[in-house]
Amino acid sequence: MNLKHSKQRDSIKEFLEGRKDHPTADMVYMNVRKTFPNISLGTVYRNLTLLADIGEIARIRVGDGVDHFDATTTPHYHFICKECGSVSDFDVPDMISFDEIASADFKGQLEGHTVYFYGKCENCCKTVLSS
Amino acid sequence: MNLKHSKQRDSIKEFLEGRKDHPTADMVYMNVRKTFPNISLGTVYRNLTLLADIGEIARIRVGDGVDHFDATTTPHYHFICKECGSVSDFDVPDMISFDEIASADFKGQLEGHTVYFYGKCENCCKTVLSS
DNA sequence: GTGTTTGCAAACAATTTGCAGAATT
DNA sequence: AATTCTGCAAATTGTTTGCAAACAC
Repeated sequence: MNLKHSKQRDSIKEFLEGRKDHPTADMVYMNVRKTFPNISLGTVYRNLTLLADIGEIARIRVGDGVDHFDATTTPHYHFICKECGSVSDFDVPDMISFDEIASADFKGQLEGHTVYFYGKCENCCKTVLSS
Repeated sequence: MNLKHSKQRDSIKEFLEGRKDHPTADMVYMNVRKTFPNISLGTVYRNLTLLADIGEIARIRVGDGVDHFDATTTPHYHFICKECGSVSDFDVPDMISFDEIASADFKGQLEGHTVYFYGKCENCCKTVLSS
């Protein structure tokens, strides 16, 4: 089960690295298709799953029913706009002790946590008067 | 768009209220079928969505691709076992100031947050030696 | 050459929806 | 009587998989 090189996979990872908006498989497909017009959605899914499995990218499940992907694998939090559905990074200072506080009297084994902040993003706040 | 009474809906809500394990639509279906053998999965989905929309139950998206439902609508956190997939309530003391700390210099509008703790549940920790 | 990766299409799983009839008000 | 709700089946959406050919090592 050794990895072999593939231009398609490179292109997918490269695309993700150039974005900070956590694209879905479909967005990746749409964009990588500009470079590889014949790439199939199946290949995109396979590679996203593969890259996520080996830890080169992160799969984030925001709760909108679609998987999003992120080239940044270091732990950080996300903000989801209820209006436009956009997913952005959300910086929270001093949140590291979270697990320790929480696991105080937990009888299982706590491995980590995921936090999603939600509300209305900066852009959607501006656009209140339109429509 | 006025609500009308329905035995099926009552039964669904009643079932949820008697559980603390956050069942999926399918689990609800399986169980409510004991009382209403002819109920359809579509009806279960429709009522779960309706109840969630009017705020009588909560839909929780754990990230396993299946929606879970909870009769407890007051905000609380959840723990997801990576081993068996079970979803349980997770009590964390003093976590209220979370949003305020976080929203310090956020330019959008923060409405709330969701936290999922994950790891191995008490039960799965015990069962290490079997298999 | 062996084994991985691809494109394509078919398969899948979870959920939603259209419709005619049944139930509630 | 008017309207909502139900059961059923078909449709949709997001994702996975089987296969033969193409590609990487």
